[in-house]
Amino acid sequence: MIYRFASGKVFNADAPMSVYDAAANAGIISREILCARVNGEVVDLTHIPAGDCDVKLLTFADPDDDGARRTFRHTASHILAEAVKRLYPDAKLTIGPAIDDGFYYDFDSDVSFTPEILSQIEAEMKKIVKENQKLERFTLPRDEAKKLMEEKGEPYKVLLIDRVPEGEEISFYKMGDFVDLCAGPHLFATGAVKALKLTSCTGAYWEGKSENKMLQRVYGTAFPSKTEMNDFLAAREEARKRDHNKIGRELELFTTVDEIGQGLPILMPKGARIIQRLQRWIEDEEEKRGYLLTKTPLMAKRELYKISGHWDHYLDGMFILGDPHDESKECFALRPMTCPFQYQVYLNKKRSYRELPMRLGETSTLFRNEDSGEMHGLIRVRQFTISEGHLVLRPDQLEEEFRGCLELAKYVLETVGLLEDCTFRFSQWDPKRTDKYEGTAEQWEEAQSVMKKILDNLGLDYKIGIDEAAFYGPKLDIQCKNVFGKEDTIVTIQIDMLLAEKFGMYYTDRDNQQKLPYIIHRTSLGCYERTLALLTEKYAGAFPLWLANTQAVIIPLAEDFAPYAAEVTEKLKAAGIRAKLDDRNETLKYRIREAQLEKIPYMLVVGEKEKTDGTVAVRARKEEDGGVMKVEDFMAKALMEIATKKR
RNA sequence: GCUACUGUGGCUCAGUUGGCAGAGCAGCUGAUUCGUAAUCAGCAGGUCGCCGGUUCAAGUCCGGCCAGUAGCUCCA
Repeated sequence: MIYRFASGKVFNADAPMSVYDAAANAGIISREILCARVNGEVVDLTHIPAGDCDVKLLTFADPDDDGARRTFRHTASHILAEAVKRLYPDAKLTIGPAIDDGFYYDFDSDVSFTPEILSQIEAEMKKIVKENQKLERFTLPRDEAKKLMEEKGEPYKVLLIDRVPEGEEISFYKMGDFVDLCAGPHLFATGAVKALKLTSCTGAYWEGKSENKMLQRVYGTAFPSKTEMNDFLAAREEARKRDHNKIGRELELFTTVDEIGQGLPILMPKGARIIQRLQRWIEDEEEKRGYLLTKTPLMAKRELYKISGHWDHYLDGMFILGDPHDESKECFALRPMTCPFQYQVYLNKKRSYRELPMRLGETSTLFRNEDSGEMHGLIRVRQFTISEGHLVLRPDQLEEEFRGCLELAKYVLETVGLLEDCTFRFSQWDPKRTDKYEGTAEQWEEAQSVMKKILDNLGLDYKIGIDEAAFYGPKLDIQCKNVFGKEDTIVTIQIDMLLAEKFGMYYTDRDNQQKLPYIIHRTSLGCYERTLALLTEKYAGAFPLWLANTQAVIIPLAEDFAPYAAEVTEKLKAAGIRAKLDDRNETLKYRIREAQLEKIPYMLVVGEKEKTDGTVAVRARKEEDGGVMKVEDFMAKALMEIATKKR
């Protein structure tokens, strides 16, 4: 039997043996190897392959393969489960997978796991590590498996077994006295988990369905060494210091007021200006690309949303003005989307194929009545403004226009610096949930296959998201993570083959036939509040020069130099640089410190020498000592940075 | 909406078993005129998120509401 190792080594065994034994015989085993990928599947080192196989030995540190990291943390989740069962035998086990940077386990327990209890559980886990329990895999026929879990009083595990088809074998892992239903794979023994920490306990629904019971989810992380874990925890702390919800308030970009309400942030002068700069830039950029700017109403009568389908699919998400169920009276709703409003521009008169593509853009404020637990700083709010747009197209224009939308989105994300943090998601419908989606299966298949073709032709690296589509069509979502690692959509480009018909948006084609166009719904820089939030986190509040509110502060060393400082300030302002004079009666150190904390890009100190030479002593917020420069030279440098939107 | 936690001057936080609300920073006033992240002194600032309850007495205990945080569910 042949074991072909990824390293190139080939081991020929007389009889089948475990991956571990084969690797040991081949002389390539080491302590770092935690599990293996056999013919692509991650398995225990004790796994005995059925026949000739390709074997990749996996280590925790492997940069290209997280198989070992996940296995390691999955074992940690079993250690957690064993610890919980030791301390709280009545807690019911459910599931406990590894996640990107750790693991969790969901329990059904009457005792709520407070921070103190978590540290007791953590201490128990460390004992289990010290005991170095072996993890032993065994399988049972389905019925016996079910019986075992019933005996152990684990109703959730019984439910899980019920889903396995009749006649299949079910695997378990035993460590000490603890047995858990589990597909594996796992480590050899618990001793390898040298560093672990429980990070939080929250609620989570059984099976992820909000109609089900809420369980207690314990999150943790684990590493092969304390050093690695401490580095990870420190890096995470560091990232959280950039939380826009904290520094955005400190820097006075925004605030919230109880009386105004949840999800309704106040943009303060500094935040409002940055958003205005982004909006002006986007509107100009879109105009260059043939977009027509519109301004449409922020609310409409119920009848409009009935046509669009929002009334049926989105009623809970809308702010309604009036009684939605009293048909005898007028009822309005604040708009949750721009689509049906912007379509009216197209519908204004009869359209010819010659007018297509028609690209409509709008800096559009929307209102969505999110559930109270959904809000987060500026990332998820109830009123927000997006760089909205709809493109009405002939079918033959779809691919090119889609590409144009994507190019625009990539260009603006690249310019602000977020593209490198983005991933692409092809959001599709779920054929099983027809209640959520409009249109027929044929229409969806067509829209999705067209989109797939376009994305593949563009060579875009994307993931597929099932049941992530809009109710009227599939989307390409550009996703960006916040400092907590939570992903949100920053830009979306959607293909809609349904709404044009609902609104009767025909055009007269070359052959004088009335035809239905395709519509692309898209944003170029998404929601401005969200974008500001992500930029704040990206730059820790130190925005690129072209976005910064104050671009340079001029600090005279003492009163005598204030007139010269004022003169420099006026020169910079005249050149279009946002300069501010700080001639307060404070020490230089103090004013420098304040400017640093305000993240002002340039601090220009002027004293006797500078006054005599017509120069400024430049301090950049990052490099600190920028040397002494002629005022004109500094202006030229700054203006160049602004013009090129340097990051 | 659900689970858990949190709410004390603008900000960061003290406040023991219920017993007269405290500090630092910021602010104001004065002095200091300074070479790259906090000069010194004085002053002022709080119905302890809101409403109700227990108590001789509530920042502290109990209930409801509001808001915030993380996660779940939902979503740009």
